[in-house]
Amino acid sequence: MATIKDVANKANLSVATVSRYLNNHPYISEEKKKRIKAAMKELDYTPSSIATQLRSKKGTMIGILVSRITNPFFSYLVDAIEKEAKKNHYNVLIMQTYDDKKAEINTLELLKQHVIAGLIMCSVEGDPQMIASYQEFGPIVLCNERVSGADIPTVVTDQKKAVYNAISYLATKGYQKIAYCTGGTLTSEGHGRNRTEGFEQAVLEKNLTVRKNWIFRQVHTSQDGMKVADDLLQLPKVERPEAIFTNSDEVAMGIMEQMLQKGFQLPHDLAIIGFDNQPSTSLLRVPLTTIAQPVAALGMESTKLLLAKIENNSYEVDQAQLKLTLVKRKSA
Amino acid sequence: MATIKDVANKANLSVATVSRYLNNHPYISEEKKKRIKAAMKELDYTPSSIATQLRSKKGTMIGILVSRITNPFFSYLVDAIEKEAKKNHYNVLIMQTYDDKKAEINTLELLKQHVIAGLIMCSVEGDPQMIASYQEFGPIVLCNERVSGADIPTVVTDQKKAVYNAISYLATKGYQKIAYCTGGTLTSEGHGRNRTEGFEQAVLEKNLTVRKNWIFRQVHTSQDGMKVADDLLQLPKVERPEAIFTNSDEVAMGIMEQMLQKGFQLPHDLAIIGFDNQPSTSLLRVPLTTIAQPVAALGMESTKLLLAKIENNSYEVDQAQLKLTLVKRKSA
DNA sequence: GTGAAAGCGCTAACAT
DNA sequence: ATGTTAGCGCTTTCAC
Repeated sequence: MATIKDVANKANLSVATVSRYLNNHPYISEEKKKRIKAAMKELDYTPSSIATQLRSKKGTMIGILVSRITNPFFSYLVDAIEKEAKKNHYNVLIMQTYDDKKAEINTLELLKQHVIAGLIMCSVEGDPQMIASYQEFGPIVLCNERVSGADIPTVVTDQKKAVYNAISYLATKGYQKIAYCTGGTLTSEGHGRNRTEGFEQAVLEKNLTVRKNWIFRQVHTSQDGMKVADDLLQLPKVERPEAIFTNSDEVAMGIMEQMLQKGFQLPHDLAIIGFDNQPSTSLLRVPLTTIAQPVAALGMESTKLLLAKIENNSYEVDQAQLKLTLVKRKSA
Repeated sequence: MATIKDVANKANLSVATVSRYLNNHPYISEEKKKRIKAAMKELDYTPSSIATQLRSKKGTMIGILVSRITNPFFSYLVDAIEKEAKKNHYNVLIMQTYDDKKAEINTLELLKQHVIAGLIMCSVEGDPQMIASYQEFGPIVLCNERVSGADIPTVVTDQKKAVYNAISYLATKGYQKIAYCTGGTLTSEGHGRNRTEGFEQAVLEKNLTVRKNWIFRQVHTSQDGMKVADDLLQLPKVERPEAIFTNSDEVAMGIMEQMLQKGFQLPHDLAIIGFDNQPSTSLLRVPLTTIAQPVAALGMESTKLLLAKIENNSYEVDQAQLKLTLVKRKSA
């Protein structure tokens, strides 16, 4: 591999001049520019990003942390982030936590190790304080996650309002008995909590009925959804809800599959609302009513914010882009 | 940020000893190990990955190139690769081409710039020779892609056989008139070509009927699929095929959606076979018969092969893991 | 405008 | 077993 030194030799110039050329410094005579360009072409020279970073202390890579990339919400997020990052000449390092705190810490350590110049966290497991402390090593932006008790820049939507609207919609449609699924524990932080607040508010205002055994916690996968359906069907007919709000399309699809399997009619026997508007939810046997998140905007705004921080600029997140919408289809 | 020098000073040792400790060299007295460990903890020291890489010439990051991460096939691939890479203490840089040659070259350049130590290409656009030439800067592995005219390590499945089996299955079921979708141009290289060979072989052997206007090229999205359905429905009833083989579930879903929309019965009016076995294809209004690819194994084997090359070991790909299977459901 | 030279943080001979 | 030293490829004063 050719180095800057080789280029300098071939062009009969000092490495300093070549370096200046590389960084388009002003005041290099046109004639030498040509010589440098020629030498570079001839040697097929490319600067070593590693060396540049060591010397200049400027990274060229940002990290993105998700729980699992196979979740379409996250893959669309990564897509948006990668596009915006590339546009600004940053590369993207991807890390998955699989809900494991250790993996999250490993990712934060990459900041300390100068592997990444900044980090977008689309998933948060650990203690906010501890996460915040890593900002010493590079900017961190929380994307679609919020924490309390620590000061970390955040890009979020109003999930409380969205769920409130969804539940109100159910009420309008005449559904009175509502079941609820959450990925969290119901009391924990994060968007789980926000959604639950929206749910509770709607239940109160619209005078809806909820029972303890209509509340499901820690459900994430379609497997979990099928389990939820089973649990519901265990109940005597009169004690079953008329509708269920789920925290993800996957869960909704699991419930739906199980119900249809057992011969029930949807939404007649159970109305279902999903969350995410994943591709193909429109193609299900019973097209799914679901809440669409502004994924592309979330990714884009997060990236813009992070890059601004890396480059010591300020950036105001455009909240207008960050609206959730209820996509009304057959299932509710 | 503390450096190795700071640690050495604090521990009253030379940087060399500390460096040895970092690389668990043999023969360091236990007593000094303690001192070093203590100093590191006190200073909250983490080695700079950048400096290590510059000096040791050993990268710690591999690149993975896909056309679009939002395609579930690729996100599952990335998932598998990330897991296997992490297990071996490599990080994963992700790049999307969006079918753009330029983006592919940019990715290859990362190899030259020492940003990545190796590259897994799950998508190939450019000239094989040109791609192969980048192997000078680091190993490249083709995952689920094959090229001719250049020598690049490859991890692939037998797509020809899988398609042959799928078409034969259609024949067995009594379908005689078969339409065909490909993402390529029909004559181009890659798995498109292999699948087409399987298709052609089955058509010949089983004496099936194919017409020119039942062949669709360059179809990729569900949008394209809907267009295919429209084209088919333009045809007089007697000139329509009884079944269609598609190159992806997305295309299959597009066709399905459009057909159902227009009031047709599936598979009665048209049998459909997809490709990929994407999650949720089992949950469609008409559950999709499709070919499942061994995604996890593809990712894992590719990664093992690449890492072996990076570390100058040899690795024999386990072909037994790389079998395609026809998942039989309702649509065909 | 251009060059000489000092390092960025680390590793790896070569000594001892 | 441990220290000394010379760089890895690049950027950036400081001279001229």
